[in-house]
Amino acid sequence: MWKICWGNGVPTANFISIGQLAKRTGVAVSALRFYEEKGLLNPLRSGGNQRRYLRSDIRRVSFVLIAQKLGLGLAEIEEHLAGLPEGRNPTLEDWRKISRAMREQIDARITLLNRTRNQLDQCIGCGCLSLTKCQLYNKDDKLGLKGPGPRAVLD
Amino acid sequence: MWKICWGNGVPTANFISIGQLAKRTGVAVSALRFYEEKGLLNPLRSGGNQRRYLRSDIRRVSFVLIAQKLGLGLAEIEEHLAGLPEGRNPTLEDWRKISRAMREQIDARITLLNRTRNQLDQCIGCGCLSLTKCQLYNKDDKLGLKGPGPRAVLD
DNA sequence: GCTTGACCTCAACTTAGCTTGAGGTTGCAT
DNA sequence: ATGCAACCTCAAGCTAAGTTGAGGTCAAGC
Repeated sequence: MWKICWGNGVPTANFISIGQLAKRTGVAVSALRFYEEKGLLNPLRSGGNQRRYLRSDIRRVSFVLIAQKLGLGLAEIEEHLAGLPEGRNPTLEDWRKISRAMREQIDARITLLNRTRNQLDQCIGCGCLSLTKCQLYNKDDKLGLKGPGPRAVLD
Repeated sequence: MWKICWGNGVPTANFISIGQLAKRTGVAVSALRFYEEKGLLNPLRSGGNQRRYLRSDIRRVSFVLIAQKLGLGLAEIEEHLAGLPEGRNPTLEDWRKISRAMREQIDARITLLNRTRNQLDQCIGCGCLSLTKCQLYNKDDKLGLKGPGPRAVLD
């Protein structure tokens, strides 16, 4: 049986339990376990099989929340997080890099939203709210139909 | 057994079948039945229990598609549509009214998205991506927790 | 009158993002 | 050494927005 205190003397205080992570992020314990299942978190385990998180995981979870707020799905978020180093705390530059990539996605989303709204204005204004004429229904603007299940919001 | 041709002589041609509505809107037949279940459509029935839609339901479905694209859920969309008259074709003014109301929701959404993105920029820039300091986590900005189930995107 | 495609209902399944509950274990304080 | 909260796993359930399939009916052309 081993405890979470490695040879190089990393103090136990650097690790936090799932309950503490939950308190600091406002995310439910069950959700944190769910995120792990989805590959968003990779905590270590204590001798008794309890999850032990790095302090930087608080930031990681924060990032997940922000990204969700911006409309990204967990799978997309995981792709972004994959750019971060495993095990060690990410540097500021690491974070900047992935947030730059994300910014582009967000900008595209905002642009699309703006455009759609403007078209709505036009269509309602001119009374053409019908499929045959309305610009809103150009094929390249349609929602992607990738198999069953719910469609992505704001695709 | 009666057919859909009322005493006042409304021509049958004014009504369309579910298959035709599906073709004109690009929405699957199963989805149209689902929308009905959710109260978004209220078709009449033929003598043989088949759905008969008003021509204006094409526009109604178009509106649903646009609103979805703008990030609204079916329940929200239904609330908007509740402002339309039952049975008769809505006028242009009817449509303008509800789309104005919707525009406000959309604008709010875009504003929130923009603000969140800008805060992300700041937070990443200054390295403060942590719950205690970061503006992104002011309480009034948090996702609402209304019971179980998935949280609304961009709430 | 018969066939065929479009339609009907109802139940079960899908994905995303979780929560809830049952039944059992850990870890820390006294 | 004991008690209790916090932890563990695994299974089932929830909502949204639909799809898929089984088993049966309707309507229209030949």
